[in-house]
Amino acid sequence: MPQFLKDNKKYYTPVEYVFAKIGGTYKMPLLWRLKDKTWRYSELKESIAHLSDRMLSKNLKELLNDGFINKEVIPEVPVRTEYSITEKGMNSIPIISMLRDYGFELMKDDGIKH
Amino acid sequence: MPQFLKDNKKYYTPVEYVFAKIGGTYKMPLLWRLKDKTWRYSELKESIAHLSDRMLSKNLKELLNDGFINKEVIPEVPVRTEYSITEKGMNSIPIISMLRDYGFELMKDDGIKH
DNA sequence: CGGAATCCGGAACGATACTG
DNA sequence: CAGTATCGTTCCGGATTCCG
Repeated sequence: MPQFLKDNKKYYTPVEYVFAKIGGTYKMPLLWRLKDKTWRYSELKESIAHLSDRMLSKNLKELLNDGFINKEVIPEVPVRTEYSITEKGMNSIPIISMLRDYGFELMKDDGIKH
Repeated sequence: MPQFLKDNKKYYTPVEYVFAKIGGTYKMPLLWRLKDKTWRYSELKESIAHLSDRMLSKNLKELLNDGFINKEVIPEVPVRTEYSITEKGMNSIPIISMLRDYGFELMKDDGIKH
């Protein structure tokens, strides 16, 4: 008894829908970086050390298809690709910010220094 | 190059730490239900139709160990078990509330009715 | 330089049966 | 009533290779 369907996938709660769109390990870190300026593919790659090409391109593509980011290919040699955030993407920033703050709070409670 | 370790697990961002504590499919729905009143195990089970005993007990145990909820066993026959939210758990409610609101917003953008 | 395609392992998750 | 044990499956993400 699903509450709603979207693209042949069942969702039971709105929170679940948020996770489907900007959840996972890398999407929020990517959006967080893109909120201030445009980034090149290689810059994003270097800024998240443990991130593989597979996961980076996969996550960028999904964020692009879901309207959270823009992609601009500049036909230089070699080619340059710039990623930027959309208005829809910017709407997610306060959410991520709140989750970050709450994360720091939980870490502090658990005696984790950062 | 992990940013920090906790219980032999690597975390790279505070958001990741939040997901480790109250992420997954069921923890937020459980906390959301417990915010208003105490619930019995069987009541929680019935209120989330697609939730198995295995996942319910597993998630309740983790929330208990992490201090988000309380458990009280009332030695009647048959035994009754009451779950309630802690102050630490209540701190997560505004986060969940914001995620819910944002989820409804995303759903509306995507033409999903609820 | 900026990806895509394929393969694969482990953890998460589900279904079912059983128990104090 | 409130779980636990066991087994099977799914899926996320890593490693590797290749391409315009």
